[in-house]
Amino acid sequence: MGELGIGEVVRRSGVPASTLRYYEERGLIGSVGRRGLTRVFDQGVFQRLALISVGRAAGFTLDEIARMFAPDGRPQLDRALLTSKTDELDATIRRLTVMRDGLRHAAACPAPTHLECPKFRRLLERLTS
Amino acid sequence: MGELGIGEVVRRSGVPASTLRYYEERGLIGSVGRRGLTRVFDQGVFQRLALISVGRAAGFTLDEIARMFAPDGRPQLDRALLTSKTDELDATIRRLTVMRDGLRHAAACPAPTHLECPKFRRLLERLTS
DNA sequence: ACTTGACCTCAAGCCGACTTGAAGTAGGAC
DNA sequence: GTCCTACTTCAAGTCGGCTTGAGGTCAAGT
Repeated sequence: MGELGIGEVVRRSGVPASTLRYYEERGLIGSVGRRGLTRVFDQGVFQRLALISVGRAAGFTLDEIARMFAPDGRPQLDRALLTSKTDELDATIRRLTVMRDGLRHAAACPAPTHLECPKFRRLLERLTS
Repeated sequence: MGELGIGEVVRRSGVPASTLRYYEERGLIGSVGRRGLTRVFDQGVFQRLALISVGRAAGFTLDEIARMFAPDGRPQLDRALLTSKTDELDATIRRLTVMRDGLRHAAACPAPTHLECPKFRRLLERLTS
Protein backbone atom coordinates (compact mmCIF):
# COMPACT_ATOMS: atom_id res chain seq x y z
CA MET A 1 0.00 0.00 0.00
CA GLY A 2 1.25 3.46 0.81
CA GLU A 3 4.80 2.59 1.76
CA LEU A 4 7.47 5.08 0.84
CA GLY A 5 11.23 5.27 0.76
CA ILE A 6 12.94 8.33 2.06
CA GLY A 7 13.68 9.59 -1.44
CA GLU A 8 10.02 9.65 -2.32
CA VAL A 9 9.19 11.53 0.85
CA VAL A 10 11.90 14.05 -0.01
CA ARG A 11 10.52 14.51 -3.53
CA ARG A 12 6.93 14.92 -2.43
CA SER A 13 7.47 16.99 0.68
CA GLY A 14 10.51 19.01 -0.21
CA VAL A 15 11.98 18.20 3.18
CA PRO A 16 15.65 17.12 2.91
CA ALA A 17 16.58 13.57 3.86
CA SER A 18 18.92 14.82 6.57
CA THR A 19 16.02 16.63 8.17
CA LEU A 20 13.79 13.57 7.95
CA ARG A 21 16.43 11.47 9.67
CA TYR A 22 16.86 14.14 12.26
CA TYR A 23 13.12 14.28 12.90
CA GLU A 24 13.01 10.52 13.24
CA GLU A 25 15.85 10.62 15.73
CA ARG A 26 13.92 13.23 17.70
CA GLY A 27 10.83 11.06 17.63
CA LEU A 28 8.67 13.23 15.41
CA ILE A 29 8.15 10.91 12.48
CA GLY A 30 8.90 7.50 11.07
CA SER A 31 7.16 4.87 13.11
CA VAL A 32 6.64 2.34 10.32
CA GLY A 33 10.01 0.63 10.51
CA ARG A 34 12.75 -0.57 8.26
CA ARG A 35 13.12 -2.66 5.16
CA GLY A 36 16.60 -3.94 5.78
CA LEU A 37 18.50 -0.83 6.67
CA THR A 38 16.39 1.72 4.88
CA ARG A 39 13.54 3.59 6.48
CA VAL A 40 9.97 2.99 5.42
CA PHE A 41 7.37 5.74 5.82
CA ASP A 42 3.68 5.69 5.24
CA GLN A 43 1.42 8.38 3.83
CA GLY A 44 0.76 9.79 7.27
CA VAL A 45 4.23 11.25 7.28
CA PHE A 46 3.06 14.13 5.10
CA GLN A 47 0.47 15.17 7.66
CA ARG A 48 3.08 14.99 10.34
CA LEU A 49 5.48 17.07 8.32
CA ALA A 50 2.78 19.63 7.71
CA LEU A 51 2.09 19.76 11.42
CA ILE A 52 5.75 20.14 12.20
CA SER A 53 6.22 22.91 9.70
CA VAL A 54 3.26 24.88 10.93
CA GLY A 55 4.18 24.23 14.51
CA ARG A 56 7.65 25.58 13.85
CA ALA A 57 6.20 28.65 12.17
CA ALA A 58 4.08 29.13 15.26
CA GLY A 59 7.22 29.25 17.33
CA PHE A 60 7.02 25.85 18.97
CA THR A 61 10.19 23.87 19.53
CA LEU A 62 10.59 20.37 18.15
CA ASP A 63 10.29 19.02 21.65
CA GLU A 64 6.99 20.75 22.19
CA ILE A 65 5.67 19.49 18.89
CA ALA A 66 6.81 15.98 19.68
CA ARG A 67 5.04 16.13 23.03
CA MET A 68 1.88 17.52 21.47
CA PHE A 69 1.49 14.82 18.89
CA ALA A 70 3.17 11.82 20.44
CA PRO A 71 0.71 8.91 20.36
CA ASP A 72 2.27 7.50 23.52
CA GLY A 73 1.44 10.29 25.94
CA ARG A 74 -1.04 10.63 28.69
CA PRO A 75 -3.95 12.26 26.88
CA GLN A 76 -4.95 14.24 29.94
CA LEU A 77 -1.68 16.08 29.97
CA ASP A 78 -1.72 16.48 26.22
CA ARG A 79 -5.09 18.23 26.38
CA ALA A 80 -3.88 20.66 29.01
CA LEU A 81 -0.74 21.40 27.06
CA LEU A 82 -2.79 21.83 23.94
CA THR A 83 -5.06 24.33 25.61
CA SER A 84 -2.23 26.43 26.92
CA LYS A 85 -0.49 26.30 23.56
CA THR A 86 -3.70 27.40 21.92
CA ASP A 87 -3.88 30.42 24.16
CA GLU A 88 -0.27 31.30 23.46
CA LEU A 89 -0.91 30.97 19.79
CA ASP A 90 -3.93 33.18 20.07
CA ALA A 91 -1.88 35.89 21.72
CA THR A 92 0.80 35.56 19.08
CA ILE A 93 -1.76 35.90 16.33
CA ARG A 94 -3.15 39.05 17.87
CA ARG A 95 0.28 40.61 18.15
CA LEU A 96 1.21 39.63 14.65
CA THR A 97 -2.00 41.13 13.39
CA VAL A 98 -1.16 44.42 15.04
CA MET A 99 2.30 44.22 13.58
CA ARG A 100 0.97 43.46 10.12
CA ASP A 101 -1.35 46.43 10.27
CA GLY A 102 1.53 48.56 11.44
CA LEU A 103 3.72 47.42 8.59
CA ARG A 104 0.97 47.82 6.08
CA HIS A 105 0.43 51.34 7.19
CA ALA A 106 4.11 52.09 7.32
CA ALA A 107 4.51 50.95 3.74
CA ALA A 108 1.87 53.42 2.59
CA CYS A 109 2.45 56.23 5.04
CA PRO A 110 3.88 59.48 3.72
CA ALA A 111 5.65 60.45 6.96
CA PRO A 112 9.41 60.77 6.51
CA THR A 113 10.23 58.10 9.05
CA HIS A 114 7.78 55.65 10.50
CA LEU A 115 8.37 56.66 14.04
CA GLU A 116 7.13 60.13 13.25
CA CYS A 117 3.79 58.89 12.07
CA PRO A 118 1.14 59.17 14.78
CA LYS A 119 -0.81 56.19 13.50
CA PHE A 120 2.27 54.02 13.63
CA ARG A 121 3.06 55.17 17.12
CA ARG A 122 -0.39 54.27 18.30
CA LEU A 123 0.04 50.78 16.94
CA LEU A 124 3.32 50.53 18.76
CA GLU A 125 1.65 51.49 21.96
CA ARG A 126 -0.80 48.67 21.51
CA LEU A 127 2.17 46.36 21.29
CA THR A 128 4.00 47.70 24.29
CA SER A 129 1.04 47.52 26.55
CA MET B 1 14.59 64.59 29.97
CA GLY B 2 13.86 60.97 29.38
CA GLU B 3 17.39 59.68 29.55
CA LEU B 4 17.89 56.21 30.93
CA GLY B 5 20.74 54.04 32.06
CA ILE B 6 20.85 50.44 30.98
CA GLY B 7 19.72 49.21 34.39
CA GLU B 8 16.54 51.19 34.17
CA VAL B 9 15.83 49.86 30.72
CA VAL B 10 16.36 46.34 32.02
CA ARG B 11 13.99 46.93 34.92
CA ARG B 12 11.25 48.45 32.81
CA SER B 13 11.50 46.22 29.76
CA GLY B 14 12.57 42.94 31.25
CA VAL B 15 15.18 42.59 28.53
CA PRO B 16 18.57 41.53 29.97
CA ALA B 17 21.49 43.93 29.73
CA SER B 18 23.48 41.45 27.68
CA THR B 19 20.70 41.41 25.11
CA LEU B 20 20.51 45.19 25.04
CA ARG B 21 24.25 45.41 24.39
CA TYR B 22 23.94 42.76 21.74
CA TYR B 23 21.11 44.63 20.05
CA GLU B 24 23.12 47.80 20.11
CA GLU B 25 26.06 46.03 18.53
CA ARG B 26 23.74 44.76 15.82
CA GLY B 27 22.45 48.26 15.24
CA LEU B 28 18.91 47.76 16.49
CA ILE B 29 18.84 50.17 19.38
CA GLY B 30 20.82 52.73 21.32
CA SER B 31 21.39 55.74 19.18
CA VAL B 32 21.53 58.32 21.95
CA GLY B 33 25.16 57.86 22.92
CA ARG B 34 27.30 57.57 25.99
CA ARG B 35 27.77 59.35 29.24
CA GLY B 36 31.39 58.52 29.79
CA LEU B 37 31.50 54.81 29.24
CA THR B 38 27.93 53.95 30.03
CA ARG B 39 25.17 53.81 27.47
CA VAL B 40 22.36 56.30 27.52
CA PHE B 41 18.99 55.38 26.10
CA ASP B 42 15.91 57.46 25.59
CA GLN B 43 12.27 56.53 25.99
CA GLY B 44 12.05 55.46 22.36
CA VAL B 45 14.01 52.36 23.20
CA PHE B 46 10.89 50.73 24.60
CA GLN B 47 9.08 51.14 21.30
CA ARG B 48 12.05 49.67 19.53
CA LEU B 49 12.21 46.75 21.90
CA ALA B 50 8.52 46.12 21.41
CA LEU B 51 9.05 46.15 17.67
CA ILE B 52 11.96 43.78 17.94
CA SER B 53 10.08 41.38 20.16
CA VAL B 54 7.05 41.27 17.91
CA GLY B 55 9.22 41.07 14.84
CA ARG B 56 11.05 38.11 16.32
CA ALA B 57 7.76 36.44 17.17
CA ALA B 58 6.76 36.99 13.56
CA GLY B 59 9.78 35.03 12.46
CA PHE B 60 11.94 37.90 11.23
CA THR B 61 15.67 37.76 11.83
CA LEU B 62 17.44 40.57 13.65
CA ASP B 63 18.97 41.63 10.36
CA GLU B 64 15.61 41.95 8.72
CA ILE B 65 14.25 43.93 11.62
CA ALA B 66 17.27 46.20 11.57
CA ARG B 67 16.79 46.81 7.86
CA MET B 68 13.09 47.47 8.29
CA PHE B 69 13.47 50.15 10.89
CA ALA B 70 16.88 51.59 10.20
CA PRO B 71 16.54 55.36 9.78
CA ASP B 72 19.43 55.43 7.33
CA GLY B 73 17.94 53.42 4.50
CA ARG B 74 16.62 54.37 1.12
CA PRO B 75 12.93 54.75 1.89
CA GLN B 76 11.94 53.42 -1.51
CA LEU B 77 13.54 50.10 -0.83
CA ASP B 78 12.26 50.05 2.72
CA ARG B 79 8.71 50.42 1.49
CA ALA B 80 9.09 47.54 -0.92
CA LEU B 81 10.59 45.35 1.76
CA LEU B 82 7.85 46.37 4.12
CA THR B 83 5.17 45.41 1.66
CA SER B 84 6.62 42.00 1.01
CA LYS B 85 7.11 41.42 4.72
CA THR B 86 3.51 42.41 5.28
CA ASP B 87 2.37 39.78 2.81
CA GLU B 88 4.54 37.15 4.43
CA LEU B 89 3.15 38.08 7.78
CA ASP B 90 -0.36 37.85 6.45
CA ALA B 91 0.26 34.32 5.22
CA THR B 92 1.81 33.38 8.55
CA ILE B 93 -1.18 34.72 10.41
CA ARG B 94 -3.55 32.70 8.28
CA ARG B 95 -1.61 29.50 8.85
CA LEU B 96 -1.34 30.14 12.55
CA THR B 97 -5.05 30.73 12.70
CA VAL B 98 -5.72 27.39 11.08
CA MET B 99 -3.30 25.81 13.50
CA ARG B 100 -4.92 27.48 16.47
CA ASP B 101 -8.34 26.25 15.42
CA GLY B 102 -6.89 22.80 14.96
CA LEU B 103 -5.36 22.81 18.40
CA ARG B 104 -8.46 24.20 19.97
CA HIS B 105 -10.50 21.48 18.47
CA ALA B 106 -7.95 18.81 19.34
CA ALA B 107 -8.02 19.89 22.97
CA ALA B 108 -11.77 19.37 23.11
CA CYS B 109 -12.19 16.50 20.68
CA PRO B 110 -13.23 13.12 22.09
CA ALA B 111 -11.44 11.06 19.42
CA PRO B 112 -8.80 8.77 20.93
CA THR B 113 -5.96 10.27 18.95
CA HIS B 114 -6.14 13.53 17.06
CA LEU B 115 -5.22 12.01 13.76
CA GLU B 116 -8.34 9.89 13.88
CA CYS B 117 -10.60 12.89 14.13
CA PRO B 118 -12.08 13.87 10.77
CA LYS B 119 -12.30 17.53 11.68
CA PHE B 120 -8.66 17.62 12.62
CA ARG B 121 -7.69 15.89 9.40
CA ARG B 122 -9.55 18.43 7.36
CA LEU B 123 -7.66 21.20 9.07
CA LEU B 124 -4.43 19.43 8.30
CA GLU B 125 -5.38 19.23 4.67
CA ARG B 126 -5.88 22.97 4.62
CA LEU B 127 -2.36 23.28 5.90
CA THR B 128 -0.75 20.88 3.51
CA SER B 129 -2.30 22.44 0.46
C1' DA C 1 41.54 55.39 51.05
C1' DC C 2 38.68 51.85 50.00
C1' DT C 3 34.83 49.20 49.06
C1' DT C 4 30.54 48.63 46.62
C1' DG C 5 27.74 48.54 42.74
C1' DA C 6 26.65 49.56 38.28
C1' DC C 7 28.49 49.78 34.28
C1' DC C 8 32.07 48.47 30.50
C1' DT C 9 34.76 45.20 26.72
C1' DC C 10 35.97 41.17 24.50
C1' DA C 11 36.30 36.28 23.75
C1' DA C 12 34.30 32.14 24.37
C1' DG C 13 30.44 29.19 25.20
C1' DC C 14 25.65 27.39 24.57
C1' DC C 15 21.23 25.87 22.52
C1' DG C 16 18.16 24.60 18.88
C1' DA C 17 17.81 23.01 14.44
C1' DC C 18 19.87 21.36 11.10
C1' DT C 19 23.73 20.28 7.41
C1' DT C 20 27.89 18.22 5.86
C1' DG C 21 31.24 14.79 5.19
C1' DA C 22 33.47 10.49 5.54
C1' DA C 23 32.91 5.78 5.35
C1' DG C 24 29.94 1.78 4.79
C1' DT C 25 25.90 -1.38 2.89
C1' DA C 26 22.40 -3.43 -0.10
C1' DG C 27 20.17 -4.35 -4.47
C1' DG C 28 19.73 -4.15 -9.33
C1' DA C 29 21.63 -3.37 -14.28
C1' DC C 30 24.96 -4.71 -17.24
C1' DG D 1 31.79 -9.24 -10.62
C1' DT D 2 31.74 -4.66 -10.48
C1' DC D 3 29.42 -0.26 -11.00
C1' DC D 4 25.62 2.75 -9.84
C1' DT D 5 22.33 4.65 -6.97
C1' DA D 6 19.94 4.94 -3.07
C1' DC D 7 20.26 4.41 1.14
C1' DT D 8 22.77 3.98 6.01
C1' DT D 9 25.54 5.72 10.49
C1' DC D 10 28.07 8.82 13.27
C1' DA D 11 30.79 12.81 14.42
C1' DA D 12 31.62 17.31 13.53
C1' DG D 13 30.39 21.79 11.68
C1' DT D 14 27.22 25.90 10.97
C1' DC D 15 24.16 29.68 12.00
C1' DG D 16 21.28 32.77 14.68
C1' DG D 17 20.65 34.65 18.94
C1' DC D 18 22.09 35.25 22.94
C1' DT D 19 24.68 34.31 27.71
C1' DT D 20 28.65 33.84 30.57
C1' DG D 21 32.97 34.96 32.54
C1' DA D 22 37.18 37.30 33.30
C1' DG D 23 39.05 41.48 34.04
C1' DG D 24 38.65 46.72 33.95
C1' DT D 25 36.47 51.65 34.82
C1' DC D 26 34.16 55.01 37.39
C1' DA D 27 31.21 57.63 40.91
C1' DA D 28 29.26 57.66 45.28
C1' DG D 29 29.18 56.33 50.27
C1' DT D 30 31.59 55.60 54.75
